[in-house]
Amino acid sequence: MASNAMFATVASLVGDPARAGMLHALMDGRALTASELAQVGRVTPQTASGHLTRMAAVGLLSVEKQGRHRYYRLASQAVAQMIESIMQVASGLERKRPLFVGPRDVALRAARTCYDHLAGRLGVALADALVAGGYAELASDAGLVTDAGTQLLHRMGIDVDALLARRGKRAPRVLCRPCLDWSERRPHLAGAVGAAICAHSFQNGWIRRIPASRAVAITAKGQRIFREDFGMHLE
Amino acid sequence: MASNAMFATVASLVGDPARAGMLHALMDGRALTASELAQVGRVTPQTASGHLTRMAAVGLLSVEKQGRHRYYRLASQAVAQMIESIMQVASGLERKRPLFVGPRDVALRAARTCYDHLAGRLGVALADALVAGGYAELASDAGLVTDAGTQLLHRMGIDVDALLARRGKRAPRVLCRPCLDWSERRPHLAGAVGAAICAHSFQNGWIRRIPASRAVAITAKGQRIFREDFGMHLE
DNA sequence: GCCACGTTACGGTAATTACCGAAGCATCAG
DNA sequence: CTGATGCTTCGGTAATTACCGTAACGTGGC
Repeated sequence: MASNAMFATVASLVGDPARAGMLHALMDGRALTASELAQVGRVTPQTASGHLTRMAAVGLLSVEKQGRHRYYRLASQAVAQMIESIMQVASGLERKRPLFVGPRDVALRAARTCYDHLAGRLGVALADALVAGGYAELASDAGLVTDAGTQLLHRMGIDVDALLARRGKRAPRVLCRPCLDWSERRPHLAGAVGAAICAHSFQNGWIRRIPASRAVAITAKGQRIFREDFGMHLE
Repeated sequence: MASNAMFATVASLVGDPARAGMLHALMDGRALTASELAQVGRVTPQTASGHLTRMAAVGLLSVEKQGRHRYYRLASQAVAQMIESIMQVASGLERKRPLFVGPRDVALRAARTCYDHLAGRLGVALADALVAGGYAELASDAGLVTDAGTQLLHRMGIDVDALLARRGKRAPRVLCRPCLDWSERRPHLAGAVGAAICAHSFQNGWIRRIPASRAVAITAKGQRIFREDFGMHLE
């Protein structure tokens, strides 16, 4: 394996606390400026710039110049999935701390985005409701959307057939990916279907971002739709 | 997120070249002794001991004393999946090297284990054959085994219902996980079903391990079964 | 043109940490 | 018991690297 060197390089890049913080912040799928990332990484802009340059150089991040700002984002879904799997391991090993829950965490645990799909109690509740309603089946390995689920999504305005066609996939039954929620420790919906639902929820004003955070807020309209149409139980 | 510290800790542990090599070697799912791991990590036993102790302390590895040997193995499937996802990113970023293929690589690329399932050309061919025969469906997100596939596996001696019951899962249709092969860059079969097929293949002498390697060899019996029963094309 | 701002490049410093040699424990063979 | 093997602990050394201060560069606003 010639890839051993690159393997270690990638992991060691992720392994620095400042960079880890930046990557963590980018997990909501948005692009952030170098200054913003410096802040979340708790380092000065100079230091952050070096980190960002290195990560972009190896291809973990992609850059987009816009005026005098530079927007950095995760380079690919694969990177997001990698970070997610590391978080998975890390949170699994963290059984000891009193696990202090700060006020910022409260909003995050309630509802947030995970790269391109919904997570937190909202994400888990959505997955639970779809499973309970016979719209989806989820195992630890994989998941799928049933015919009833396809119809439900279609009624909501999400055309899964078009979705799959656009992705060039040929999946007779609509497959989706389960993703273990680090705060709820239960699976939520990821993959193409999860991303579509999340995007649709933003577009239709069911949810909106809470500024300067990965957390999202559920609008009144969203409350109603999630409850009545999806059959979700939101406390 | 209180887990940020542990996140960076885990990643930085994986990020050291010596430790990365060891983890890489453990990806076949077997347990190796400290000396063997020192060898693959290209460090002296003292150094390796330190690395192994640290990785075991945070829970990446589990240890098993046996006489005067100490067998280390990956602590969980989550760890294996994390390493896999990092390999995925690393190999994706490695588009530049002449990608030298050594003699050892040849065997690895032909057939190997990936923690608990089959990979390499063998793994990909198996996945292809199952898909082509209508026994399975695979997308990038997820996969599933069809009823025909369940019956096929049952004929081969793999009871997927019992398999799922043992794992405490309730998946009406048998779901499985696709796993992008780093050498073939196409998906092969992972998850519970993939692990079961792999274990069954060893037990029934269809394949056997090539000593001191993650590579596996296909026996004559295996050749026949893979070709005739699974409809695989092995060159 | 000028200044403000975001970002990057360059220097030196400080801290971390991987590494090995030597020595100490445990286990097994004789 | 004695010697050999596998592994770990302990020191000291060397290399890496994160960090920031200072300074320079580019862009946008005036």
